Amino acid sequence: MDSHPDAQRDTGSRLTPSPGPRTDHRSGTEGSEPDARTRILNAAEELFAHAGYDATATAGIAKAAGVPKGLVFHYFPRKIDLLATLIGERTGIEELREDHADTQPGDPVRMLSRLALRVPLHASPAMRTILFREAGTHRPARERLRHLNAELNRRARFALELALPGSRGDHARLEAAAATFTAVLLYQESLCQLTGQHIDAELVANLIAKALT
Amino acid sequence: MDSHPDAQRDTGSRLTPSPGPRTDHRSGTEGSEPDARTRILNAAEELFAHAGYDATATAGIAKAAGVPKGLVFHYFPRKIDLLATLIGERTGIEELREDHADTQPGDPVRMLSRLALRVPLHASPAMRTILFREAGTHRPARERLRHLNAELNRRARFALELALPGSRGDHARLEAAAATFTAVLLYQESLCQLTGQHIDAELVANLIAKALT
Amino acid sequence: MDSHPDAQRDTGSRLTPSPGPRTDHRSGTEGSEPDARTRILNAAEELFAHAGYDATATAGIAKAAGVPKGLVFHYFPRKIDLLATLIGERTGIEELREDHADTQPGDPVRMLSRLALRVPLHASPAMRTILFREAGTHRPARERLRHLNAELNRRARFALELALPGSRGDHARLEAAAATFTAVLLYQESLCQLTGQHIDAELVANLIAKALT
Amino acid sequence: MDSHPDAQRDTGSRLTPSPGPRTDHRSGTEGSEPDARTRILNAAEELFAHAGYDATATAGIAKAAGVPKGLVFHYFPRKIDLLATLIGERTGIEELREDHADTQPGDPVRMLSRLALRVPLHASPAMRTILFREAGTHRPARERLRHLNAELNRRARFALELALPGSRGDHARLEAAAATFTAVLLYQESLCQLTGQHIDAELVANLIAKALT
DNA sequence: AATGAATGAGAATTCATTCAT
DNA sequence: AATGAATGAATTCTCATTCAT
Repeated sequence: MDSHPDAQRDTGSRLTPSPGPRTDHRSGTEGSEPDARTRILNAAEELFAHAGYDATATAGIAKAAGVPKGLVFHYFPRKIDLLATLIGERTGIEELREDHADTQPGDPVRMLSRLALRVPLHASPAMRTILFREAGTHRPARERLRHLNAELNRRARFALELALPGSRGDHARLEAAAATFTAVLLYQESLCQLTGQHIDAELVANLIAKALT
Repeated sequence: MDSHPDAQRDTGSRLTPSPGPRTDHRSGTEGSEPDARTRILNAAEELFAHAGYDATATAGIAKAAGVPKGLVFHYFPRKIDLLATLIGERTGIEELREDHADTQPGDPVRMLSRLALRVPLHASPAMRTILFREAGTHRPARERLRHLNAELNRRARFALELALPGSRGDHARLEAAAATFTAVLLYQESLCQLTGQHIDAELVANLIAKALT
Repeated sequence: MDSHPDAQRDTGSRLTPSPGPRTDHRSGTEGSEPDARTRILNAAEELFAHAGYDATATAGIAKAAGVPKGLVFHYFPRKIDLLATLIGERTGIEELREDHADTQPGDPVRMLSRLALRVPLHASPAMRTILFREAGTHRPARERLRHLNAELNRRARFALELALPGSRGDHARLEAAAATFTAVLLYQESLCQLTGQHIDAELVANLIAKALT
Repeated sequence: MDSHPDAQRDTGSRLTPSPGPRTDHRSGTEGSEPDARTRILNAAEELFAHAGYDATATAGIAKAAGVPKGLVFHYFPRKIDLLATLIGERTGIEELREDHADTQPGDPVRMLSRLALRVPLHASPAMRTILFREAGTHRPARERLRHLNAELNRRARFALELALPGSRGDHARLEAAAATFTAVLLYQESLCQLTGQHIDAELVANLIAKALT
């Protein structure tokens, strides 16, 4: 009836990983050419990451994707839908599961390290760049980032709380420690990209754990 | 043939605080209307911060500044000059002076705290937003940010080194600690703006000092 | 090579009522859903009447009709065919029959009144709106309107001539009277729609008859 | 401060003749080339009249006016502003003055004739075409037309009332007579254009007056 | 017959920038 | 220095139409 495949004009917040159809971004099954829609998203991802959303022309996206200009509109009636779709489909945030079977009470370092190694954000470096850059001006990006921050923070706090049951030190310190670790995880990449400054999350985990013990 | 007031076509990097003529941004000395050039910069600052450089039209800046469109180009022949000038004039970075008269060996917490209280970046919140957002795509912003990061890092490391002369723990840990504190200082504001997450730098200073002792 | 159902590429003038297949517009015989072609025409009729032919997108018609976009082109290869078909099928003009059995010599008022009550145009209000609006720019509509005007005029003149055999007054006056009555009948609806002005055709019939007697 | 010369985004209803600056449409004083804005309006008037508002491209207007495309936007930020401005500036409706010095009680024919000769609409044939065509879909045109109809009607009624003080016949008949005459005046031109049918307003005035006496 | 992806010409609008005054 | 008309390239978006399935 209505033809627009995507066009979920609700640019709003669809922040759950959206277990929808196309989880296999970047391709049609294996090595073959991905379909047009995927190619468009791939191109948009790359160009947005490189020059920013506003400085990227849809014509450029079409060209990079190897499709006619009109097809971009066919799938994404408004340019902003491209951004919204990228964020909706390519920045999956892994929620904290309730079964903490792998909990290691007393070993905060290991828990933080594990968090550092597996930041619960399923997104390419390009998507991360986009997420951070556009968060300042685009609602969907901001909400996604907010969500991610909350999740990271919850996990860091959880790790520290479990690890330090005695609540040594007041609550505020634990909060600050969790927030710090979260910030490091969040901005590590961005910082490195922008300033060349590298941070070893492993070591930071160590420091923070030590500070609280 | 050309004698534009600004027009330092060298969009390049003029990263020193440039204690030149107009240090009194928002000028006009007291409460009166600032001059046209200043009003234009003020407007640009606000609009760039709000919507980003690319999404801001020069016509919009002129309107917000209450000046005719042509005047913007009179002062800033190219749009990018606006950004360059803002960064050049309104993101002064205070270099580390060599006289460490106020050094307090043995009291890292206090030194870090002081750093946190007086981040050596003389810039309005709007300018910081601009600096971070445009760093990804605009050279001058990136270099400025890089410089700021370096300065913060140097100070943090300096504080920690002075404070912990015995070099307790290896160099890498100290590096990580300094980088972490730097990151917190750098992104604190941005983080709060984007996610609402607040970090208490005092407490972080405390934690980090404790971790290293 | 081609066998489109309609596609009478002769956008030209098929101005006879075309007692062809589908006289039962809005068909489906009774209350059930009309077939796709009819739904498309219904949608086109409504949208053309509301926003005008040029401002109506075929995609919008498809959507309003609840059919896929491609189907519209299946039935009506070119957009203009929609308009031509509507005019051809939905603006039947009832020709003056030659048997004037119901003639009432001497009673012009009654004859004009009857004409007013049964304007020989079988068309919905929407179709009339379309007919008038597009007559200015689309040949088929113009010819249809011209035809309708001619028919109305012929009837009015006929009524007045029959009624006033003595040709009281010159021919020009009778012409003017007929034309006036025709104009009132033609534009009555349009006038009301555009300006809210209502005209009572009965009374006009009366006036005109009186003026000529 | 704001640059757009026109741009009275209030597409709304500015239905008074707007005794503003440019009453001398079509030119800069005498025979010389009119200024750009006027040329654009002239071109728009002609093209809108010929093909309709929707079917006319702004690029075509620019070309016909001999100005670059961008200049059209400079004066009329949105295409609809062209239509609104044309209607606002080029369809002056002459209000009925209160001094009826020239009143001729007892001579309805002459008063109606005079009305026919000097329809109180200062508009070119092209503007009239536009006014009627777009009234169905564009508010400003509709309101203008409504206004014109009201004015014409008021005058016709006034003429008939003054002329026939005895109120011979009931009020409804007089209403119908006025409305009929109004309709003839209004649509005369349109009718002729669309169907070739010509109406002699003089004769109609005669008929109507006679009918009421 | 039915469907919706694909296509590309062109529409309106945007906007940085130039320039005469 | 100040102004706003002028310019035209580029951008987003629209849409009729085609076509493979």
